[in-house]
Amino acid sequence: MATTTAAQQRAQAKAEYDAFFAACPSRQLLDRISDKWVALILCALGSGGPGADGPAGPRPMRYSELSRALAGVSQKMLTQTLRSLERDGLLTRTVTPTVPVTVTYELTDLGLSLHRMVRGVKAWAEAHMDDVLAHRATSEAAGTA
Amino acid sequence: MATTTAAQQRAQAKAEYDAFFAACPSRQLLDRISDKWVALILCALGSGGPGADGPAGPRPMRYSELSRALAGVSQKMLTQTLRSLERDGLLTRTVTPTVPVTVTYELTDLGLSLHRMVRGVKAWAEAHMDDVLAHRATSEAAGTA
DNA sequence: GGTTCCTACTTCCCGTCGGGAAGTAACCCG
DNA sequence: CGGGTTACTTCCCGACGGGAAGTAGGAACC
Repeated sequence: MATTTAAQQRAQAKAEYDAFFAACPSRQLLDRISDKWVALILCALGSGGPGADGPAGPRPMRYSELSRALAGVSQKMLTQTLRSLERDGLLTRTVTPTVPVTVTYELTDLGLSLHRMVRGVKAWAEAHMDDVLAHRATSEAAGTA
Repeated sequence: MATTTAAQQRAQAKAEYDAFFAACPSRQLLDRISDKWVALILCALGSGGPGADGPAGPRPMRYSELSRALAGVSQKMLTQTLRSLERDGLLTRTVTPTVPVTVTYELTDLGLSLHRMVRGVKAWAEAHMDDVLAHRATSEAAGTA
């Protein structure tokens, strides 16, 4: 019998995804999810909008609601980012033909699993803001000499 | 005695950093660390280069070593990203005046703490690559109709 | 029946950012 | 004095993102 089946080869290939290689698809994926707006969208959808990071669970949000939550995002970027996240299966887009059409976005299980990672990064940024600001101040002072 | 000391006020202010606000400094910090090259540099320095994600500990790396590890990075971007990470106190830059000058970069404790977060995101990208590719394939097939 | 309003985009223009490649500084070797 | 090494820096240009205005399609008001 062959020592490597197709399934085994696939499993091995899967284990070999390495974002350090430029040509690896996981590099492109990392590039896509390493994005300010992606992080904020995931955080918003994954924790029930801004101001409720902790216990509030994930919930679907409307386009306009996301637009408000992610202060400063352009409509173009929001639409574009949401579409690419939908394409990658991280969230679902649902159009409800109400009076003015309503579009809701909701994280999939896959998106939810990434949300857990990204939330950590956002929390880190907020938690260590002071450390970073302090270091910038000292290094600027040192450079001023 | 006053019910709020200066330390308490600072702790409260710290708790109020919220990357959902456009003007919050943590938004800029999130933007900076939500970057492909930042993630890869942190992963490289935090886990002893590519191909050794797990047990291999953090270690200092030279500029040329990083350049090789992060396949596809331009020298300009590498220098620029390293400088901004240094400025933010995430890593240290050490110039050794050897024959050809040697520059080594090493994560600080702050950088190491972020590395733990970012490593999770990189690992997620590599682990869920198949799911994403599969979803892209099906959504493309659906859109072809 | 015309105007206004609503949501969720799409399009256009333009400034900024990133990639590629070539040039630079300092220093040793032959 | 030319060649080679490391670690950048500079220049050019194409691609990306922000801002603002335009679009569709129906309801509601006058």
